[in-house]
Amino acid sequence: MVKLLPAFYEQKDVLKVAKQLLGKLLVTEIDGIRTSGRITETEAYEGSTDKASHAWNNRRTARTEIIYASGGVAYVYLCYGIHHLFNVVTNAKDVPHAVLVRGLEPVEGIDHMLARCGKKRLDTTLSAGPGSLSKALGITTQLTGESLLGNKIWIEDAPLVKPSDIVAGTRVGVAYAGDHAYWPYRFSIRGNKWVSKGKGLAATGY
DNA sequence: CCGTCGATCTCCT
DNA sequence: GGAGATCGACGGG
Repeated sequence: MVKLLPAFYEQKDVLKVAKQLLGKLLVTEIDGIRTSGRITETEAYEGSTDKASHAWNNRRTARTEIIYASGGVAYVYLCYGIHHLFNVVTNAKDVPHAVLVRGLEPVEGIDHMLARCGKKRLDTTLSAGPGSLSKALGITTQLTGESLLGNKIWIEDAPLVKPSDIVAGTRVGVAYAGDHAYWPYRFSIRGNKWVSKGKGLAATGY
């Protein structure tokens, strides 16, 4: 019921925010339709010092400019020309940190979510995976730059997931980032079936 | 169950 | 021109 506030999003430690977002309720209200789900999986992107981040080396483009905003806005971008991926912008203005939401357990408006995805049965393909959950919640690039304190998309508070129930791993699909691809910046709720099937890189002995 | 492939936008070379 | 923070369809085992 209570929306997360700027103080939450403006925290300096993006890893902490990524872990604290687990269990929270991501809500959209698009064209009068409210849909929501519990966040089950996140990935932290640590801005200018993270080769996997779109803002690596302080790179700025029209698309990524919004990552440099103060925490508490949406960064939605088109991946592979098809999928809309939703990120939470964090930290202070000009510190381009963000958290990618990769998995969601459906809570409200499940019939509407199924309709948006052209599905008849509820299963994990509805919202386990960053592209899938965006489609289910009606999130598109039109929402990029949208405040998370507004009335289109926001996140509601919920109890923290216990550290012992959080699984850390490597991020998915970022092999191009070299050694940074091995950073344990992916977090999920232990044993939750609404976590994406994507596999990070195997840990190495380095 | 698994591997392959196409979709087709943004950014980089 | 090529690759990417992905997904679903399709074919083979």
